[in-house]
Amino acid sequence: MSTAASTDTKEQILNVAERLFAERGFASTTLRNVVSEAKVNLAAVHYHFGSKEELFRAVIGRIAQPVAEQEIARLNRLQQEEQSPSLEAILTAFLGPCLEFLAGDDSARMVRAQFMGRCRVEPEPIQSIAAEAFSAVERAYLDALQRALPDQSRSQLSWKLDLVIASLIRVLTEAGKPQALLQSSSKEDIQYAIENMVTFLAAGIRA
Amino acid sequence: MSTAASTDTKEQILNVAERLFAERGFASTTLRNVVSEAKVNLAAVHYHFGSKEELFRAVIGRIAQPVAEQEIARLNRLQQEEQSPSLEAILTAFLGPCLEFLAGDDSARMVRAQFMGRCRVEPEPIQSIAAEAFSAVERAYLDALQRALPDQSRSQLSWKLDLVIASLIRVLTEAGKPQALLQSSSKEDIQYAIENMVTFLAAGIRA
DNA sequence: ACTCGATTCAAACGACCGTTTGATACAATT
DNA sequence: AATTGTATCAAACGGTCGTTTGAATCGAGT
Repeated sequence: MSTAASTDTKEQILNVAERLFAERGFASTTLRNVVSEAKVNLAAVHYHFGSKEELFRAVIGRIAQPVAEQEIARLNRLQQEEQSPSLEAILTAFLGPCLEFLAGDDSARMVRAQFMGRCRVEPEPIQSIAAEAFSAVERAYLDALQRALPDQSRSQLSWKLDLVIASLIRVLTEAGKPQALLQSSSKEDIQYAIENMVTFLAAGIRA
Repeated sequence: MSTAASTDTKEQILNVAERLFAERGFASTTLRNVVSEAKVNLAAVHYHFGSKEELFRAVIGRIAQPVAEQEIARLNRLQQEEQSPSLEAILTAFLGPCLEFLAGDDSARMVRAQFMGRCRVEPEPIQSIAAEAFSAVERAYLDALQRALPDQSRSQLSWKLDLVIASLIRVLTEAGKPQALLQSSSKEDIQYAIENMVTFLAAGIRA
């Protein structure tokens, strides 16, 4: 087996699909669009992935898994270091991996940001597929918020975390557009966006 | 001309299309789905609206126009009443019409909320069609924010208003789901949601 | 009774969809 | 040299899409 050509084809499909899903959404992206831009045969998609939906699962899995793992790792590290981590530290641990994952300035990174935002607002069943990758993380952070702010009810913190996620989605989907908070995938821009979001959201959560 | 039957058909199509667009998005909603649930003939859509895209324009126009008008009216009234309206008053004027438009407890109202959220996150060209209806309003409110907070830069206020919109979209799309901020379209629930959002967002904007 | 415009209807149009097929090319193993 | 498993290819499958057509239906005005 000469996995060289095979992985080339697979990654070409994944890269193009990621971009087209981000731009047009799942339903409006056709496999013929993907294979045309990826310069591979139409049947290659089903050979390597099985179906259009499993292709989407592969695209999101490639991105979400390392992000989710790092979000959990950072939260655990935070809770080991100090008894009661600050709200700002929790928010930074939550937003950081998502945005720092984009670091690097090739144009593919902005596409990646838009894809991550897009897949959270897709109609069912796509949204549920994306939610699988993050639901455990969100529950862990909701627990952390509860410990950091014990005088707020859980239902309050629940919709507040929801607004945090909404802001993250918006920053990701709007990334790169004029006036957007996240202008490029340079380390400086990412750090600037994180700091501003944390300040904004921490104040809102405390209010 | 007996406009009775004709407007019945038109409104049936609009009502069903609004719900299906909200649930499945534009691309995944087929005209055959619409006419099947609306119990009208397939050709009626093109006879009354011309195309699928113009049907979407009609659905969004029916909702967005009165909301946008009232948002502008409230802002004008606010600026007449007092020299420098508070940040909270501006936010309430912005969020209020969108949410109070849902008042009433028939199930169609939750669908309406979800549609308004959905059409803001659709891929192009649908998103641009929806944006047309609101871009003027958003510019007016950005100006109002600038006057209320003259020590913040315009680009800062721009992305902060963007997070306000992101939160609104999220509250609308998640409306009715368990743990969501907006649980029903009763006046009490709507008022509760507005007050919480204003408190959260005002604190974030000031931070 | 007849006409005429507005509306509804069943049927079809061509295009495109996701998926499948079977042949083909190629490298590694026997 | 023959075989085997992996990967690619052109072509086609049945189905569904948005849109169009032309005939049928209906109510109002003459």
